[in-house]
Amino acid sequence: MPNTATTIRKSAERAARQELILQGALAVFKEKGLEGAKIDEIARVSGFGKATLYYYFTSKEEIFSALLLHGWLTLWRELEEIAVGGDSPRATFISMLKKIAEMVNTDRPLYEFLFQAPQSYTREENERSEWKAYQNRLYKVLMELIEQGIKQGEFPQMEPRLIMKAMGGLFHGLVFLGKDRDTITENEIEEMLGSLLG
Amino acid sequence: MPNTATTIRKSAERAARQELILQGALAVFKEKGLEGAKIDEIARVSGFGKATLYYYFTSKEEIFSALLLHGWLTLWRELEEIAVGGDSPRATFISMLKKIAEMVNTDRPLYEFLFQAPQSYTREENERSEWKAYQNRLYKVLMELIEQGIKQGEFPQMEPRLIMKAMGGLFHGLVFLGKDRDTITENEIEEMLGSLLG
DNA sequence: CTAATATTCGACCCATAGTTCGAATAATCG
DNA sequence: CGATTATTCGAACTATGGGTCGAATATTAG
Repeated sequence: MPNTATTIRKSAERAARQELILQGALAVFKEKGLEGAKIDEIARVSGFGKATLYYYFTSKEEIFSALLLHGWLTLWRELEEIAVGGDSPRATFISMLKKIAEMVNTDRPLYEFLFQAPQSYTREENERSEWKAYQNRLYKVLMELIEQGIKQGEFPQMEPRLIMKAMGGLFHGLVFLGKDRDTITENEIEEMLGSLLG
Repeated sequence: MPNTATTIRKSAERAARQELILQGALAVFKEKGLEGAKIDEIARVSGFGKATLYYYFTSKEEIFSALLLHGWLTLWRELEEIAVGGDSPRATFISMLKKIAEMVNTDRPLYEFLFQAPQSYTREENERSEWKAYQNRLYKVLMELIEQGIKQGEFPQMEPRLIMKAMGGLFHGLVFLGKDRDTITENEIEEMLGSLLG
């Protein structure tokens, strides 16, 4: 019969070790890209034996997914508050993007991975993976804000999807483009978005 | 002693076969991504035996580079005319982006590959590859147009690099973002760019 | 302490995929 | 027509890297 307190501690330790592995994995993914990341190197960087990784995760794919899920979940929790805050569509929309930029600045490698990896990897397999749900949820919320904003005259009278593309691209460019990873200020984002929205 | 006319024809045939291979390679790269593209499949799709590919190219890497060089070269030749046209910085800038969008609409798979592949693959090796030079040249020209435009009051008085990021992102979003690959009209691009530039 | 369980890990396994070989066929030359 | 050269290609080679095994060690239970 297992001791209860011990069980809890063990489970916490297990989670902590998974964290360490994910941390190492992120470093390698960031450095070498997705396919370029070798399990052996992830093991080396995280400080575990290769087989130990398979004691905590069932596959490389799972490590990848766990990383994305962790990131999207964290991001979503922050954004959810803003989304239900009850401000006007436009104000909410801008607040959300500013919040994302703020998050990016706190952990650039993670979010760079989050926003770049999917497109270079999105094959059928992870089409249904868990993290994708959060990504879709975010997309949907932003899209709805645009649609409502248009109705209320806060956004230009254009095809919502076009606005979404424009804003998404603009935001992505401001935050991620360029070799120089200088942190972008919230003011700059607001200014740019504002001028595009008229 | 080889016959001259025959030599010329043979060389043309050789080039034509290389074209066929590149065409097949593009189809596979587009479908399966870069690392997901297998030499065997490229061979099958282009209609040659696997070893024949190695008769025309020395490696998978070279096929990849040849494809990018071909694309960037084609694009650059079209853009060069506009760049030296002598219009005002802002007009030239917008014309160039519109031209790129026009090119994209004529061969979407190629340009999607051109604009997406590098970031998911850019490792040290192809940092110095030939196609990269054309990409850099384009970047440089656009950047100079922005700087000149700012001086002449045609662009907002902001950090040039920031404008570049914003415009690049916006453009990329309009042209490439979204599952729906509906062709974007030149008008829509001009309208968006215009509103961002004030 | 001893048995049972949890954790760790390097060595191995093996499927995949890039690359090369050698032979067969086609085209060109003299 | 031979002889030489160009082209084609499947089979074989090989390196890589994801995943597994079995033994060793640490931890917990009783």
